[in-house]
Amino acid sequence: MKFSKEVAGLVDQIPSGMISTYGEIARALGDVIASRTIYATLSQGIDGNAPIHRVVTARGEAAYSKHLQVLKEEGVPIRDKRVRDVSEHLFKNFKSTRILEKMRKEQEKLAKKVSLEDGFTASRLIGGVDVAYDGDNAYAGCVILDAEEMKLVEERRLSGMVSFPYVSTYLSYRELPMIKRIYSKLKNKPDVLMVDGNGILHPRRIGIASHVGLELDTPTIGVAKRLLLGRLGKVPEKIGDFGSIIHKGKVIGMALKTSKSDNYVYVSPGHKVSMKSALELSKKLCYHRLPETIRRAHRMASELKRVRTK
DNA sequence: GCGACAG
DNA sequence: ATCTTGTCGC
Repeated sequence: MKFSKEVAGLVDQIPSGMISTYGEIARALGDVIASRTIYATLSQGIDGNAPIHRVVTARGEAAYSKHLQVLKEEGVPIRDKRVRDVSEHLFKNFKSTRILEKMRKEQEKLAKKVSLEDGFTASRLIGGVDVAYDGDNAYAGCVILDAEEMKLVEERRLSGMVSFPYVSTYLSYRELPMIKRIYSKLKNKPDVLMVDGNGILHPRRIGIASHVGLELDTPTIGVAKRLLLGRLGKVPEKIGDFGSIIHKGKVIGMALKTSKSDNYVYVSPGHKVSMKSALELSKKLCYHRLPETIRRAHRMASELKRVRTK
């Protein structure tokens, strides 16, 4: 399954004289949230001769003025450098595998299996994973630390290709394959693994950290640098303070102040870890803005990318 | 202009 | 995430 092929297959269905929008293509795949990803995918170019000029924004704007000229020749009315009436010529009857809908259903099914109880006996070996990118090339870094002595126990790095793009709330479908591969290389499996991204702080309560935890059947914690959803309850004042992230009346994560700025770190349980433990372990490892595990994994991934890119 | 959604 | 020089602040 290559995402861009999936998109090309949809664009190919738009007949001459008709148009579609980034949002409509995303809807055809099963979630309008992917509209910006569709825009990015088409901008980067897709294999084949799909008529990408027939895909415009919801307001009728084309990526290139050249595209408007072609649309005009195909009989689509243009005015003020825009498609005059988007809905009038909008093609909607896509035949689609609805891949995002399938993924969402899978997430909903998996979310029921997430455990928010501590499922570890020791919490000495803490892991961190992160992935850097150069187009479809991925570079993963993984580090295992002894949290008692703050000593490095193991480091792994791995490069590979990814076939699925970044789509907000579907991040695990991009990164999980690489994370599984690098985890399998570890000689020292961590008591708890920290993942760059959210755990249950997710619309379906199954962010990448939860998905990874279920897939590897291991305790995980999600640590994100930006808030995906929800609102902050009490504002953290001092370093070490934290405030709840509330969504639909539930506490689904914690905003932890780890530096002088208001760039909180958003911590949430992934799988087999309680909210309390997720927060405590994250705090314990924060000598800088990010927990040391995530910080080092991030540096490893970036460094691997740097040497491989040159 | 509003709203804004991890990596 | 990535694109990216010098600049600001601790």
